[in-house]
Amino acid sequence: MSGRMTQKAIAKLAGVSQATVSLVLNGNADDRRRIPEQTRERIQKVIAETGYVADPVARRMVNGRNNILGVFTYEPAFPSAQADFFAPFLFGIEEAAQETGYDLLLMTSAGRGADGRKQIFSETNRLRLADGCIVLGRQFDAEELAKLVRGDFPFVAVGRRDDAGGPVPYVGADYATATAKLVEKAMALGHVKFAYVGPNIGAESTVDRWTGFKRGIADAGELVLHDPKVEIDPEDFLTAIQSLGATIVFLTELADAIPLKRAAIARGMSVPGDLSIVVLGSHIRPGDTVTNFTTYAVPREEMARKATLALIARLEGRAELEQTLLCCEQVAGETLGPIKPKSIS
Amino acid sequence: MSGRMTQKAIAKLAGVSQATVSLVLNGNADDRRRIPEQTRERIQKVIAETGYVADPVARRMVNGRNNILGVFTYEPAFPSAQADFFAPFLFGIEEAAQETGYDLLLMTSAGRGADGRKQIFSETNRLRLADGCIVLGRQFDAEELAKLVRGDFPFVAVGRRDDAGGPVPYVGADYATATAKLVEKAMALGHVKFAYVGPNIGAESTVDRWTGFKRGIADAGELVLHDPKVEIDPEDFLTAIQSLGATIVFLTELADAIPLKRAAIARGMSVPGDLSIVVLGSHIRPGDTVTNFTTYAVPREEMARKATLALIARLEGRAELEQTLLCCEQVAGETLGPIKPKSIS
DNA sequence: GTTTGTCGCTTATACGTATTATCAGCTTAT
DNA sequence: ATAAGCTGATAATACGTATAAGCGACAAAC
Repeated sequence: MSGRMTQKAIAKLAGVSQATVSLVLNGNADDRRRIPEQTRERIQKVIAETGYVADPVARRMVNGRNNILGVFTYEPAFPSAQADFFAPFLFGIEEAAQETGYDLLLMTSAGRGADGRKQIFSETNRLRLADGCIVLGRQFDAEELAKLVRGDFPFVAVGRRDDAGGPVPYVGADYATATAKLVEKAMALGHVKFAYVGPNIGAESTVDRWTGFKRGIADAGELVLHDPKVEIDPEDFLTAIQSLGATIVFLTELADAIPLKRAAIARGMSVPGDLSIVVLGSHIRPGDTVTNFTTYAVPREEMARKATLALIARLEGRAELEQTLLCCEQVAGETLGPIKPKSIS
Repeated sequence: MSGRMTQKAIAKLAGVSQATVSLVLNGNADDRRRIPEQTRERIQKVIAETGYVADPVARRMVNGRNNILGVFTYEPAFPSAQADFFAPFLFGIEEAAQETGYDLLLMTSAGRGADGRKQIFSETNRLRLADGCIVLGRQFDAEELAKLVRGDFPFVAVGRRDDAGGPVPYVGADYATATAKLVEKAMALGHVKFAYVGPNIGAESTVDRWTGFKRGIADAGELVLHDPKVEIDPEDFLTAIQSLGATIVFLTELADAIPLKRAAIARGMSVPGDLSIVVLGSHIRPGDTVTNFTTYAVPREEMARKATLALIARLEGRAELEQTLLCCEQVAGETLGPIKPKSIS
């Protein structure tokens, strides 16, 4: 029992060759039929007694597969600040992996580049232990993504990604449509003058929100103020939109919406009576805030689940590169209301 | 560029042998000095151009190490019901792994035994891909644990575990002391007649709570009612303790404490005026409930962190088998108060 | 009595890397 | 002149498994 059990050791104990042990364990029906009951039982008995389990590493060397999915996150996945963002993704991945019999390799250690960011391609990269990988993160490295696209290592991104020298396989959320729908809802309630808080360039999800917003207001709406910052000064901002006559604010960050609403109420305004506030699917856990903001729910768990299944389908040759956008469910909330006739005056 | 890059391919491109490529990459100072600058540069150039990265599988075959820690949970780690239980552990593990340059292999798929439970030792077990493993779960399989102890695969349990044919390495929480402290606090406030809800056999943490409780009341307290069930009927239970004169209830489950308190208040009792309620470190996220129950905080993240570091120390030969208990911080809460003199009459 | 076939295995090889041993060609010491 | 040493590599091997190819013994077919 000293040292690790190998097929060779089993073979010696059972008085056969290593190959025979392997055949008993993995041979196809034909092979197995050629080994008589007696021998097979003798070998099985030794295996049971020693508790031998095939070394997955050696196995992987031979057949090139081992039912492991790599999970790479561009930001550390767990530290509490990020946890609420990543957790639903991980849940979805885990669920899909469990159903399909895959294990997960979390690349927590990944090497860092000159800029201090985690990077997929580094010297100590253990990604290739996995059969394929799922890539997550707010901000991807364009060059690395291009390298992945060029290479032959199967992967799927969670979240829509622009082409990177070729189409990127992904399962994302349809921010654009969800945002456009909110705009339409607002316009149906009489809103015309919109304010928008949040960047309109950068990550794809950011751009998609903006795109949907622009599409929504194209016909009859008007963007009177756009602040591309995050962490706005609520007081200054309120003053600005009041003077510009905006009746509704769209924000990409919940973190901006909360103080904004507080400041508005402090000024004696009612929400949504005097000002409607809409959050664009920021990552909110139900019950996190006192206010139920009008927004849409990004189906993060489902995205990750579908992405994982898509990757597996590809690994098993059952599907080609896939690009999917999932619908975001509208959350009515209590911060979007009809425009007040008098506030127009 | 077709197929995977190997050292052999690099060697061909650079006009050298595979061994030379390997030497350039990993050779010690002596070896490397024997390869002239020119050749080394030529090889490095090819490596850079092709983006070659050594196959961690093959590497592992040779040197038997690959900086991966297995994580095995006896219950599925993510499905929402379990998520709040496991998440802090995973956070702690991830944090420690990241600091030390290890990746994590989540054994989500692990085979199931005849009883449907996940099991470490199964045919498809990929644990050995890792250098060692961390074992988590409410209820361990005694036989598997014994097998682990017997075997030569390094592991650490999160949570105290009884001997299993030998000492089990663990980092756990000191439930006994924390519980005893709560009892002392209660007795200092005049409580004498205690009720206890929750099992006193089974998992180690359960036993430890009970042990601490018994130790606490040994001197001057009296256990007037013990209900080993979970999911008690609050009405029946309240009636029972009122007739028996208990002034305080210890519960192992938050899920039992909430309806109990509600029922008590519905009967016109005040908590903790007429009845004190103490929860024994159930897994509670601050803010999960309206009531701040008196309890103690199980340092789950820290347990997992320490367990991970202990495992790594063992892997790297820097430490021996370790058994550590961490203190639980007392949470004052608002459901433990002094006994009412009149309620004694 | 030679061929053909089947049974029950074993031998050999491949996977990609790390590492040790070896080797040819040349230089220096004796 | 010959041994010894150095330089710059290469060949060989091991890791544990899967699998194709092979092989001796015996039986059945022609």
